[in-house]
Amino acid sequence: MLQQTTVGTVKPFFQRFTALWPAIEDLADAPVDEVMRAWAGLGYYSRARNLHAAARRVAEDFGGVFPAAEEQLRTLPGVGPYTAAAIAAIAFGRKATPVDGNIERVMARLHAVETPLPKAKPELKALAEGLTPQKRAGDFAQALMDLGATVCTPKNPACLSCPLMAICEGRRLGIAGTLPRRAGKAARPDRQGAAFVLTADGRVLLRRRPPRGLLGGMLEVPTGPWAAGPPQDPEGHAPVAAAWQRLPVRVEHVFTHFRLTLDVYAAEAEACDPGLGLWVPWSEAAAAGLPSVMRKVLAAAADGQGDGRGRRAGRGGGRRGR
DNA sequence: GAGGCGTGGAA
DNA sequence: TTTCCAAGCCT
Repeated sequence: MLQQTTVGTVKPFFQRFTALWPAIEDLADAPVDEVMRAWAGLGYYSRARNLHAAARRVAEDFGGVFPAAEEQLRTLPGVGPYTAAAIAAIAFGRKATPVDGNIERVMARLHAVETPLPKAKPELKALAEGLTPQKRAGDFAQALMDLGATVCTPKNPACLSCPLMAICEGRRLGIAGTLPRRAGKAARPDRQGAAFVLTADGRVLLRRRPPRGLLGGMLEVPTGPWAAGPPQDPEGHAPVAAAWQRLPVRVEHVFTHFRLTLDVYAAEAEACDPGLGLWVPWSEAAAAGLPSVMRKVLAAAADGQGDGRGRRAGRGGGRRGR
């Protein structure tokens, strides 16, 4: 869960997960759709599928006993170099050196490494390995990560509070705050599309997305293609022909590699045709487990229905947690 | 090796 | 508002 995700964001998800599935066998026995539902809103959904698959592998191939060696941990789906080392060191007290973004930053500054990431990764890892003590490697790693998260921060590092100030090459050279250097990132393009909120008998039509790719395996409100420029023939991509009404709201959402703007169309069907997908009562849509972008669509539809009355003002449209 | 893959908080 | 980026992994 913590892969590319902050502790504050993860915390409630972690607590729900461990309450639902306290033991590895519980998670292994759970239907994958329920795991995806509990993950909804956390992002990077392949992690959920991988976590579930990893639980099954531990239950079946390792007799329910979690492996402790990095090499074996690496064979679990979703477990890469960082996670394998973190589990070995933190959970099992092995000598291992997990290197996350924090530790990369601390190492780059401490040793004034000016090589840009990701090329500098091997060097930064070697530097961290050289500092790893024989005992309590897990505590050492967590100490470095906490130092990076609270003192040696990406911007405006608090060097005056840093226990390593006296030996930090980056600080001595006056470049600590500019490290690590990074290769330039591609700009985030804009995409647009149309979402179709079809209701019938107090229910809303949802579909499950294909297991891989963007929002893989998650529920969605039906949408047309997401492409550059305004949607072409939006109603031609609607799940059914109907009296689609474009709502005076627009949903905006930022993904890892593009920015999305959705027009929202609404229509009322006469009956819940099961051939179209899942018909979920409005009151249960939140609990059904929707990615954030799809929750925004439903919130916008709920806002936009009310004849232009209601909260929302101007661009950006309705927004509401839940 | 480079790009796909969510979301939210902070500056 | 925009940018950065977080306990990365997979293809």
